[in-house]
Amino acid sequence: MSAIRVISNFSSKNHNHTSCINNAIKKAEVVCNKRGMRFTRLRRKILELVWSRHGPLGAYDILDLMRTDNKDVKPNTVYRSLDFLLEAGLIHRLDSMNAYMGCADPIIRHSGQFLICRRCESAAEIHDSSVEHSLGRDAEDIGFSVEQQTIEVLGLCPKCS
Amino acid sequence: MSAIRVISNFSSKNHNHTSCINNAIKKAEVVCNKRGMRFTRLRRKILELVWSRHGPLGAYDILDLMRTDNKDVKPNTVYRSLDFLLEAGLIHRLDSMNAYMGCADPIIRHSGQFLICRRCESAAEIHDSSVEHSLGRDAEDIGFSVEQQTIEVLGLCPKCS
DNA sequence: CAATTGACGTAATATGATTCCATTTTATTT
DNA sequence: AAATAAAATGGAATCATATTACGTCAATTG
Repeated sequence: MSAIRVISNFSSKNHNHTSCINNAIKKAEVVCNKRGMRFTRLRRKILELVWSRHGPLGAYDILDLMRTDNKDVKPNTVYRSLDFLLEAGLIHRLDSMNAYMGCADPIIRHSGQFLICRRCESAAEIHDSSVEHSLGRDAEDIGFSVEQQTIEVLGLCPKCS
Repeated sequence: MSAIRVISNFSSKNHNHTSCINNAIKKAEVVCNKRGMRFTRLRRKILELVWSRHGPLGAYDILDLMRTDNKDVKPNTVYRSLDFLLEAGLIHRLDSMNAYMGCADPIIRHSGQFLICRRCESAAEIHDSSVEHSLGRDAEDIGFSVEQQTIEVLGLCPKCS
């Protein structure tokens, strides 16, 4: 009776990452269209870079990736797009790592719950409603009204442990 | 059947904060003695400053408090003591705020679970074992081995909501 | 097509944290 | 008590992360 839903798992051997990125981009287009948000070339590019790994990526990592082809890019350019993508629910921020990660299920807005491997730095996103509910109940007991939850579990992924 | 334990609540009207700090210092002495750790004057001072609020305090806030009486203090001085206090389990770090908060129950080492008020920036520490267990079970399902949990809930405290 | 709004470019700066090396303090050994 | 070793602290510089202010250009609206 585990209430867990795995939103994006640690990637397996036969994982096709190109289709994985394409999938994310396609969903992003849908989400932005539906909400009248502009999914510009820059934002698309940065979302692609966030999705280049199955784990959190720092803003300055993205900046470096942007700079490959002799074009200089400034931090705020990256942060602006990250902010947009966060607001659109297309990526999550992992506070414990100062890093960002694509969301595989951006249709319904949600705070992410993450299992993060400290060795290979990949991460899985899950949603366990019982965690959310327990914390909600605890908050209620105390008279606290919840707005956002940060749930990040650090450890070792199946491959690394 | 809520498994919640409130470690430090949002402070009430008739809260005696001086005794609250003294209490924390006394516990710190006990903990350090028991483990053969050195609770120096600097570390004590910084723990007192962390306890000056019932909520998270940034490292540079502490730095500013240290500087009051025409004595210059450098960041690494503060960070070193914070690292010591973290390792001793005397304080917690709130990743979502880049801030530090005293732990009212340092005898047993634990990751904290926090309710943080975004308005008055106070925080309560709780421990809901069902949250810990649910996440543990989820991790097990996936084959992930847990080392540390970051649980931080943002919202409004009873007074502010 | 003029006006307005949103997106992006550029530079500077703020905020949080660490590294390296020298000096001082505390504990241990003789 | 003096010599030695280990731990803690001081000082300067630097790294890492993030934001602000301002100008320009492109897209949308009236």
